[in-house]
Amino acid sequence: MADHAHLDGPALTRNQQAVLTALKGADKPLTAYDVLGLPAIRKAGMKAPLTIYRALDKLMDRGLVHRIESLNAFIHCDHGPHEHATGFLICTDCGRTLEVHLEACETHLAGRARDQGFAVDDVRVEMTGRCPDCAARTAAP
Amino acid sequence: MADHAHLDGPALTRNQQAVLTALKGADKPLTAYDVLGLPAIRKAGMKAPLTIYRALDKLMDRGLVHRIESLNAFIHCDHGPHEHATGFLICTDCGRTLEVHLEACETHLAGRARDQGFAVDDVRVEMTGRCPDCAARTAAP
DNA sequence: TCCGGAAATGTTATAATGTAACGTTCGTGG
DNA sequence: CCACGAACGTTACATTATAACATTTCCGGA
Repeated sequence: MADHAHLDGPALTRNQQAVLTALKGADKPLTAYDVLGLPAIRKAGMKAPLTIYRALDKLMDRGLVHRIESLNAFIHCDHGPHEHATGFLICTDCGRTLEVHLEACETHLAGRARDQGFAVDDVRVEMTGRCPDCAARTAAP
Repeated sequence: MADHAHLDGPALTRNQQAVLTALKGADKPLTAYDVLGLPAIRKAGMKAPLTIYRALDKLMDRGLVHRIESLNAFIHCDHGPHEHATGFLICTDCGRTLEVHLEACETHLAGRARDQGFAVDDVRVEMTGRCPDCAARTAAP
């Protein structure tokens, strides 16, 4: 039994594994075409956009990858499967993106929705700004 | 002096006014190409995507229009200019989208960001689910 | 009034992102 | 073995967004 702590479906396919590895190796979210352009991906024999999108869809189904809507990009999720909503902190300088958990806030957000009679399925939060490194760099030139 | 309560820049141009009116008249968010396809827009002489995007950009600068990232679509903002973050409730059945204000929650969200050393510029929240009408329809068939 | 510059617009082409359709391959259980 | 479903390959195409550059409009000051 290998290192697939939170995988409960069948094993990842070769394409899925290749895409997941690519996202793990990146220091910021990658678009599908970014992934497609990676040497490791071409070596794995993947050469059409659809191949990438299919792998990404499966990985998202399992919660191993998240989509950042405002970037049209994808990021590896290094947390386990989460019940509560997650948010993303996107640095507009360097592009690096952090995932944050929103246990308490989700209750508040969903509460606001229910006030309107809305049955919420999914909550997405994306925040832009500057990461610690970039904030420091611009603050002290 | 006309009905431009919360406009503090120059008056809207003809194109901007046409696009804003189109979004006001829609019952759900419209993509740029949805707008481009509207008879009223063609009558106004707008016929290229760029024309629409330019008007949308200006309207967003003024806070009169919001972009819904997960739909690649745009919605009229009928609230005044807001300091606090806003969220959107997107019905996956009918597509109608409501705007909600997030005064209290923004503090919490931004707090989470600051915990990570992040300087937040903007907070975007999008929630999918079913609106009151569609929830009722599916609950009681 | 008239000029000059900034902002907005028009026009064409193209980039970037995402899917449809259809046939083939692969793995697995009967 | 073979039948079935999931994944994959391939081509073409749809949708969303922007680049580049010429032209027009608007408005303030000489």
